[in-house]
Amino acid sequence: MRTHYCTDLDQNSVGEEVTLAGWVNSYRDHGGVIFIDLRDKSGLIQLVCDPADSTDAHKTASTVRDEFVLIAKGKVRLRKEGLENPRLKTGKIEVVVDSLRVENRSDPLPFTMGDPNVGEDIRLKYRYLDLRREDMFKTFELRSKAAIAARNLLDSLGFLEVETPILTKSTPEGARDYLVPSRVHNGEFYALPQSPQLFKQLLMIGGFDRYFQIAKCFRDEDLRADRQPEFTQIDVEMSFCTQEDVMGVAEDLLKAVFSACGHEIKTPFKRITYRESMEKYGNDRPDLRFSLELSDVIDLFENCESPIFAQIAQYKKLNRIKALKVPGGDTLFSRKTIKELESFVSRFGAKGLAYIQVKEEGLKGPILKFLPEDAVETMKSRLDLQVGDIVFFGAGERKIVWDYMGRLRTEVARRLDLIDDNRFEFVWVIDFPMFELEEGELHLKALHHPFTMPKNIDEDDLEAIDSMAYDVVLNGIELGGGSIRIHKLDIQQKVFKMLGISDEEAEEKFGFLLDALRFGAPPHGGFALGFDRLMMLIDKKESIRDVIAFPKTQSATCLLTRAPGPVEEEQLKELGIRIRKQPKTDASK
RNA sequence: GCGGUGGUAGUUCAGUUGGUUAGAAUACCGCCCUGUCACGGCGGGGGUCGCGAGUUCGAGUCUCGUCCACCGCGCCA
Repeated sequence: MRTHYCTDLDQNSVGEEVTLAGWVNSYRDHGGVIFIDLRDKSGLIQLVCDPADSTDAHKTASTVRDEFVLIAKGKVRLRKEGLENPRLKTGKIEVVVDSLRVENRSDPLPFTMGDPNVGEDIRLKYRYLDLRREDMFKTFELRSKAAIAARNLLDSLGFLEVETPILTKSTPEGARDYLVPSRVHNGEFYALPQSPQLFKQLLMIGGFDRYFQIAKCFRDEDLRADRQPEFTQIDVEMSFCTQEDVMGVAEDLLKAVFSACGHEIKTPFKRITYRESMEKYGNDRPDLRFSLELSDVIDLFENCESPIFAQIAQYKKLNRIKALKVPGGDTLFSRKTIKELESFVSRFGAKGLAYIQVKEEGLKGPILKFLPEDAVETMKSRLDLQVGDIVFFGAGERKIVWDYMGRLRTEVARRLDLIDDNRFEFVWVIDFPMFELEEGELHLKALHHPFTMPKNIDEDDLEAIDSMAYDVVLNGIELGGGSIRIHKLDIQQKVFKMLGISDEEAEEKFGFLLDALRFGAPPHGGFALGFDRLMMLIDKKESIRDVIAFPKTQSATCLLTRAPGPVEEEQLKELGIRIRKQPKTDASK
């Protein structure tokens, strides 16, 4: 239909007879001559419809409105001096139309395309219009390039792309499953995969040696700016490999993807153990674009005269007293700001937020009077306190302290504008504990997943058992992770037992895996990267929805298709399903 | 499930202490205009103030409930 895309044309095309196809970006009708900015995926060019050149084309042009679909034939002409538009890539030329066809009309638009203030809900309802924007096209062009780069890199390393089932059995990633009722087996359900975890392990047992997939995954949990119920991950698994081998492949992969998106990144990435990350940054996904490390000061409170702090300092294993020094913070933070920070951490379980200001005349703060002189001196040197600094303290149960002090660290950095948005700071978090003690002692939970290889399974202290698991973190966001898997039956059985999974339950849920481990399973391991999050970070978008063509709202609906929706009674009958509660009325929709 | 923010014309917004017929820009319709590029000029149409109760002589404005969207918590890699 077309001979060129709009921005294929330039001064060298002058005199050429061309056919262009696209949408009316805008039109300017002067009564005589009519100008139309024609848009296709490449960009804009100005069409000129002059009655002197073609009365028919001019007549047609006068009926044109925004977003009409046009096919225009004409000759490329250099614009006269003074008539160029430097804001257009094709601003030095224009196309004199001799034949114009309105291929399709358009109703007036429900919103102004390109207006950055238009609400996201209306853009999602008419997503196909939103996608016509240049910025959107660029985003998905980038996403496509990244996916292709990933495929090419993995292909070059001998990985085989294999598809795994969408209708499957629940794999226990810990999240809620999306269920699909079975018609053939009334009362039974498929689950959509939370990840292809067990299938990729079976592919290794199947001897494929190296597998990858750009896989859709499903988790029925509440949404966030960086979380959708269905998302895409680059899923990789390999056999006869060490943890180092796997991490090396992940780094090569990220390097290739970033390179395809125009960013050169350095490998290998930094590494930090899980425990060090928790102690220094308060979480297992540290943002290393800024420092502001947390310091341990629990020992300084041992002889503290405040009963609360002293008591906390008694139990060093489960309690923490952490200090966050903000250089220059005393001069930068007003009393109001400090109040706001206190209220900020209280949302995450902090009972208060003690602080010490470093003034010219010495330290100032209510907790000082409880501390022995030598403890204060030690603190000064340990934290290297300078005049103008402020130090915040978090004290209590370690999980809570880590959490709110880690969040405080990020919040402080945000407020002080310490975060360089143009940096990509990768870090591997390694040596995850195998188990997490839940609510007291009895209930062990797998921190990664129950197929992760423990390092020291015979250790008596269950909390001291490490796993061969690793997460890759970018700018404080978990991009992905992986592990070396258990390939020996006895270890897998032991881990299930430790997690409180009975033989019967293990057999029912993972019998096929246990079976497979009996038949010469090779050592293997792998990783998965959240592809949407990755693209969000590379493309510097605020929300994962911006890099997904048809995303869901926070309440997991699709404003475009209005999914989920009711189904015919007949469909339910076939599935053997009866709805107990009436669905809520949709009068508001 | 919880906390916060928002919802007024197709869209983006304004709307004072509760007080006359709810405004602007843009889009839309009509007329005019041969060098604009966010073209311009004149005129016009367009509102269940998210929805439902309540308080009041009177509600866009106050109260309660509810729905939708977004941000976060819980949940979830």
